[in-house]
Amino acid sequence: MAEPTGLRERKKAATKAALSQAAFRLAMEKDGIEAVSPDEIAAAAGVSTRTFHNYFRGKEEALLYDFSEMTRKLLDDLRERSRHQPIWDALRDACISLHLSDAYDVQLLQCREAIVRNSPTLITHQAGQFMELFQDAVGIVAQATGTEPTDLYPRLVLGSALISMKIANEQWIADPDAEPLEAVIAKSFAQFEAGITRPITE
Amino acid sequence: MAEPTGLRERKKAATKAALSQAAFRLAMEKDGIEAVSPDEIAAAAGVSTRTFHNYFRGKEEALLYDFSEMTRKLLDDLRERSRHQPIWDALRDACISLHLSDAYDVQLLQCREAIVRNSPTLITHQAGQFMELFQDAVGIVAQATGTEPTDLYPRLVLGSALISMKIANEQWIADPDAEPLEAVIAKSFAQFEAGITRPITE
DNA sequence: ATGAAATTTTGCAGAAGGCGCAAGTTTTCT
DNA sequence: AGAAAACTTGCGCCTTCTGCAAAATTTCAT
Repeated sequence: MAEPTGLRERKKAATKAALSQAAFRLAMEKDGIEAVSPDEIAAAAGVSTRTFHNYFRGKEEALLYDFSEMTRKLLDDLRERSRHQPIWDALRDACISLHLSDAYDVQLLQCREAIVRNSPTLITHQAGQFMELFQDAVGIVAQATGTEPTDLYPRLVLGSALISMKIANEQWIADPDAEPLEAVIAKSFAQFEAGITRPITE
Repeated sequence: MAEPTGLRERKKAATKAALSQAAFRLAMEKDGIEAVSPDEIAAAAGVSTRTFHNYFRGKEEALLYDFSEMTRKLLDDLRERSRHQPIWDALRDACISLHLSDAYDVQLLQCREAIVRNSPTLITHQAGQFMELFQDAVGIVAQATGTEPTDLYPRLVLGSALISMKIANEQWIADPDAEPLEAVIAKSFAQFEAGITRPITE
């Protein structure tokens, strides 16, 4: 967990974060990512346009960078948990352990959600990142259930878990005061355990 | 269901279909959509490049046009079924009623699947189309379950169904001779009914 | 059938995004 | 300190896509 990485790596990470944050801030100010250009983002982060394109393939990717960081953490955590926990619990607990509600300011998350919801291209890109996450995780789930990644079961399990996570997060962000995030995630996962055809009663 | 539409509309539909098919054929020949340009597609379909862009925002959309047609049919069917059937059954039966395995040649579907799988941008676009489908369908599911589109339950139900459909289709396409498509879909949906945490035994 | 109205197609010009390259700059390592 | 490695930048180029206005096609009323 220590990061005694060299100066170079820290600078790169800082630049990438600065670009991502600049993208977000500008999208917020201009009320939508469409109105923001790579040039602006680069300028706001204090680097050249060319450098922006060295880090991200486009403004969408820049704005969604934090998401891809989260999936990286999720995968690491899941890999570890899958060796000690039943896979379904591992999936749920890995989602919970992201502690989204602690790691980010609530208003920021709501803002981010609004920006993404309002942009078809952002929705699409984010969906694509979910597919990537699916591909990266299906091997873990298959291994944990003693099946192949090409089998039906592990993919249904993983699909359920990812949907569950996405919807629970959205739900909590929409109304953060109703329940703690962990409770929404737990409830969402519980719905899948009980069978989806009947709603579980509180 | 009759289509006494005027000549104009039929021509437009024909052009759109021709473009989509040209995109597919070229992607097949060149082994990937990346190697295909809008110019080529337009030329192959016998229209100008500009016209191509009147119909589709890009080659990805052109290639995935049949998918969007399918979702349109699915939505129509679902709307109808949701008035007479429990929503979960309606979702399952609407998927089955697409009769994907009859409507398209198996080898074609396998080819298509391979093309999409090999292209990150196609995967992303397809995922985006699923999100669109989700948005379009969530109202129907909410209404059918007496809930709001912002509630947890209808979105979990719909998410389950769409994941189920996608994975079942993939599974059948990967090995069409093992079982009929309808059986795979049914099994997939049944897994959700039984609760996802334990695999159902054949 | 005919001419006017509506719609579609097309070419052109140009904006915007993104990439390869090579030179310049910064960090690393000895 | 100085050479090697890695990063940044500017430049030119290519591809994709859009706005616009003219030309072609279809529709519709007479």
